[in-house]
Amino acid sequence: MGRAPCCDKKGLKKGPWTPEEDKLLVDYIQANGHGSWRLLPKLAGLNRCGKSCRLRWTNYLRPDIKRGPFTAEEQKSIVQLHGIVGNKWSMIAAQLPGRTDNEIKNYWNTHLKKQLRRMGLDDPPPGPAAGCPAARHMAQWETARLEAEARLSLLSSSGAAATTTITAATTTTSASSSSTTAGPVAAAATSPADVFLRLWNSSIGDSFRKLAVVAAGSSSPSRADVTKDAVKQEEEAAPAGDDSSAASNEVEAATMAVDEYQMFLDFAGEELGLFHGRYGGFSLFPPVDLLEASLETAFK
DNA sequence: AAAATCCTCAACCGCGACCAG
DNA sequence: ACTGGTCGCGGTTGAGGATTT
Repeated sequence: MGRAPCCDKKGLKKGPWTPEEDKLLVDYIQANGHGSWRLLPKLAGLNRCGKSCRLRWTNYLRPDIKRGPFTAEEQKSIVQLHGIVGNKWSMIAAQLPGRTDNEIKNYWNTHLKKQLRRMGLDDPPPGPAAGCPAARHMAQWETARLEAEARLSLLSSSGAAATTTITAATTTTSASSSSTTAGPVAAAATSPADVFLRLWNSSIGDSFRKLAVVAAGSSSPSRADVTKDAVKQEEEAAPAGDDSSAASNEVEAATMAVDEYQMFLDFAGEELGLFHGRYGGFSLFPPVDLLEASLETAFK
């Protein structure tokens, strides 16, 4: 009959929390931090198991929790992120400040799932690897956009003209898609490109890279891994405030970016069937030669 | 007005990951 | 390398409020 309980539940209270219990928990954590959840109930004078205390704190009592209904932007973000990472509620919650994984999970199961079903996306599967073409297509679009925008973010500090060219191209195309915003995350950042760089470096980006490895079906370093390393190198190659080598680094970074851009297009086109053909065929980005020409202009 | 049904969401459960010894 | 303890995550449940019959 399953595994033994996580803790000795003899005599421990279960079910809804009372205001008194909430106060005990909040007072204790605010004064001492939560420390060991296992020991916390005894120290705080609560007749609950540590797990229950942790859940109550993280899902309800934490001071930074945002209350109230989900905004349209939040809804859109959840749908988009779910398409990318699937039921990884904690990852999705990490991109929605003030929202808990439990809240998002509940909202998905009670609202968004139904909405998408009504829209003809019948019970959308987690992640882009399976399911109906429409949902998969949307998810692939988002993963592609994340990576592309991360690159543009890196370029933005070194080549404004090139960035503008590419951004214009991507936004023009995205006008035909419903997924054009980064949600509340974007509002908190200095520029949209920064948002995507942060996303790319977060668990979301990591999830995409893992997915890409699976899609490539190879034990050798995948293109996604190669580009990840290259992004790291780009970041290390251009430390903040280093003006003396900035110019050469900019050119080098831009050259690398063009190579990666080509790699990405190759990968997306060959491995995922994105952009051209498999799911209807459309072009997200300008041809690479056009990008190179833009970069040359920018650095002359 | 009462019963039945539906819906929401806080809370629980079990599993896997991680870490220290 | 192994083991036990702890934590975090995702799936599921069920109480209670809302809506319908």
